[in-house]
Parts: sequence; C-alpha cells; structure tokens
Amino acid sequence: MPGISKSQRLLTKRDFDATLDSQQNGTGVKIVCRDFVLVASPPAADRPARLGLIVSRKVGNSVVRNRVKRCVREYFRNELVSQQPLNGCNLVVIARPSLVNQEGRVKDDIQGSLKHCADRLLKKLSGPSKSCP
RNA sequence: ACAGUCUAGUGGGCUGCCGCUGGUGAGAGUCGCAAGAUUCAAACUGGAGGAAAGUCCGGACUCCACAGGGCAGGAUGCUGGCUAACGGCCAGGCGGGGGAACCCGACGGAAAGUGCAACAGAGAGUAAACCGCCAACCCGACGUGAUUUAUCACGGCGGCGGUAAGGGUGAAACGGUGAGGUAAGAGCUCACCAGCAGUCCUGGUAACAGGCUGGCUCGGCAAACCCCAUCCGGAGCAAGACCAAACAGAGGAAGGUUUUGGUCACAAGUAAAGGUAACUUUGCGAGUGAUCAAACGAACGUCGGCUCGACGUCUCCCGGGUAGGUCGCUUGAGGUGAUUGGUAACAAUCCACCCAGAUGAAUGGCAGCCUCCGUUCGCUUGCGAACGAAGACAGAAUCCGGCUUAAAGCUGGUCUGCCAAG
Repeated sequence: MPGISKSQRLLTKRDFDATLDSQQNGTGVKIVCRDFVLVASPPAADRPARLGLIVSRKVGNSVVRNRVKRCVREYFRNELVSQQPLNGCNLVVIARPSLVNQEGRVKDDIQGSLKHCADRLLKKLSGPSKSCP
C-alpha cells in the first residue's frame, strides 16, 4: 500500500472484525458522511494508528477502486498519522458508491471530502479524552 | 490529394520531493556456550496491459481415479499443412457478396429412418387443379332439324375426363431456352445449358477442376432428432507439498526420582591399645545397598476385602492437524538479432538478454516543464491564453498458445478506384 508500511495496516480479518465490533458495543467511534464511513476502535497500545480500507465493487471497477484506495492512503499518511488522538487506534475507512459521479469518474475533491469526515472523527475522539484526565 | 481495402506499430516524455513492494544488503539489535535463529535497516536495483478484461477454447503443472473394451454424454466437421495442443493459424478448393482491392461462409450425410414448413395459396411431398386451355367417347338438360312419336342427327352449355404451357400465391410449386410434337399440352422427342450417376480419362498429395459416357429430372431444412468420421477420465494453484502454537481423538512407553533423618549390612581409610614383627582387637567412619518415616516432586485418585485389572489426571514418544507460516512462484512451448529451409503458418542452428511476483493484496501521491489531442475565448488567421485526470478502454494473482469483447488519439506500409494534372 502506498504511504503506509505493513505495521500501519490492518492485515487480517480478525483486526477488521474487532474494529467493526468495537463501534457496535459502544467503545468505538463511527462517523457517517456522504462519501465515507469511518470507524475507529478505542486506542490500544502505544503505537501509530493503523488503517484498514473497505471498497466494495459497487464503487466501480478495479481501476476506480484502486484510485480511491490510493487517495485515502495518501491522506492518511500525510495528515492523520501525526494526529495525537488517533494513536493506537484501528481506523477502518469504508468508501461509498457516491464517490463516483455519473460519468464513472472519481470525484476530484476526494481528499477534501475525506478531510471533512476525519475532522469530525478527531473532534469526537478528542472530546472525551480531554474530559477523562 | 480524395474515397476505400488489408496490415504493422504506439498507448506520452523529462525533473524534483514524499511513499509502497520484490531482490541484493553495508551495518545494528535480541536470543544462544557455539553452530545458528530472528528483528530492524542505509545504499543500489526490478516493479501492469494490448487487451492485464471476458473466462470461451487448447495445453503445461498438481492431486484423485484407471486391466481392456463398449454404452451414454460433450465437442469438432471442405482439403492439405503448422503446432505441445486447439474450436487457433497458414495455404488451397468450392459457394456467396462487392465496380475493384478484398471480404464472408458449422462448407460431412436428405438415395438409413423419424420429423418440420407460419402467412398466403388450388396445392407444401409417392404433389395439387382455383382462374385457364382442350379433341373424341360417355352422361344431363336445352335449342334446331328429321321422322319410325320416342328415337336419331347437329349445335353450343354443363358434368365426367385430359393437361400442367400461361396467370396468381409463396422463402420454396418436381429443371431452363429453343424447336418438333399435340385436341390442348407435357423430357413426350431433339439440341444446347443446369443438375445426377460412372470400378471411365487427364491434371492435382487432396478438396476439386476439365473431359468422356450414360440414362434420367430425383425439392428444402441436419444452427430438428439422427447417421458417419475424429477427439475427449475428473477436479483445479483456494491444485498440491512441508513446518506447526492451540486442540480433540487414538496408539505406545515410563511409572519412579531427589533431599533429610533413623535402623541394619558391607566397607576405602583413620585413631588408640597389644605385639620385636607379620598382625590382632576396639573405636570412629567418607561411601554403597536394603528398609522405614518426612518433605519436595508427582504416582496419586476412583472402583475393589487384597492382588491382578480398568478408568481419570499428569510426563514423554509416535501419528493427525486448526490458526499461522514456508514452498509451489515465476527461466519459460521465454526472447533480441542473424543465417538457412518453406509460398506461408512455422521449423532448425548460432547468439546478446533475465524482464513484476503482491496475498485486506505493491507498481503510487503532489508539484513543475515539454510536446499531442479536444473545447472555449481573443485577435495579428496562425499564434496566444484558459480548461480538460495525456484526458480511450482498462489493473497482474500458477504459467503459456489462441479466440472474443472494449476503446481517445497518433504514426507507417500494401493494394484498389476515381477526378484533375504530369
């Protein structure tokens, strides 16, 4: 995956399931936007955040799906890894079919749309952490 | 140059920064007595396509099955060649289309059998008779005439009958044209043509072509069943092989060891006494063995009066095997450039070259510049600017040979036609 080494990815089905289950039992955080769904597990160890991607065939053919994944990874590498609230989290990003416009092309401001979602996630994550200490 | 035809190639380039992944790996850490194992890692270097796609054929490879043969089922279907093989390719034949270059064709069998043919039409298969055409015989009513007064003759009409040339229907109607022939007609006869047959002749490896001879006119559909010929075992890299936590099941083995203390036996040695001495006696006694007790450890618990035995737990070994990992995994029917053979597909020989190997799945992101194309605008009409994801189709997943489908541009070559010019 571009931008992210293996230690920063979710590699097994177990990791994905654990992350997705965490938001169902209330410990994780879930953000739903028009183009993305973000799910973050509670921070575990003292290590960088890890990213998992889910892009279904509904989004498009393999060229389109690859393009979406690369854009998300690049944004994760450049912007999200350095964010303190995400340390130790497992983050799963689910792309939604609205990412692709009617001509079958990926939208240009995919990173802008993702930034909008991520900001909401960071706000929600840092909120309780401030109140805890 | 225009319109076409066939065919080959290409599928942006350069630079910077930040990344991902395979290989090599300076060096560093951890574990280990060591051998080694393992983690991190600078630097260098490889990293999508012509279709990687559809998964439609054919193979390689792997596992399973398999004496041999047949049936069923499937695929293919002009001939010859190429190939590992093919439903592919090349060359040829035949049929069809086009003015031509050229293109298209499941292109074996309908005289083995079964079956099918909408609508229209008279008739759709051992054909049929609607409009037509038609001499005689026969039948009917009518008319005219004759007389033997209920018969005869003649006439047209109708029926019976003959006919399949013409009209009409259809995708298709039992050869075509001409002549003879006839009541009218008809392969009824003849000539030519078309088709058919032949143990014929010539050319060709063959499909087939040309000829000769013969009699004859026998419809279509096999992408309907079917017949004939040829080929085909099944599943697939999530194949399969290996390592292996956990784990259940099954088989085997050990079932005792250590420490402390007591008692007994043996005992190296040592001390004392006696003896001139050899030595004798007594005491102490490391250590060894047996047994008892306790502790640790697990050989303990349950069944049983006890032994044998059974079961459970525990230890070790063998075999199985999930998670996970390693291999398979990319050097191959590979390929550059020559030469030779062949019309060609292709083959042979020599020779550079090594060219993705991921696995929640890399091959990218952001800038800048240069050309290409499109759209819009401006005007100096061939230049400038802006915009468009360099802009189409599209992303390797065991590997090859094909086929099919998708698609912006750009570049070359072959041949054909036509106007004008030379």
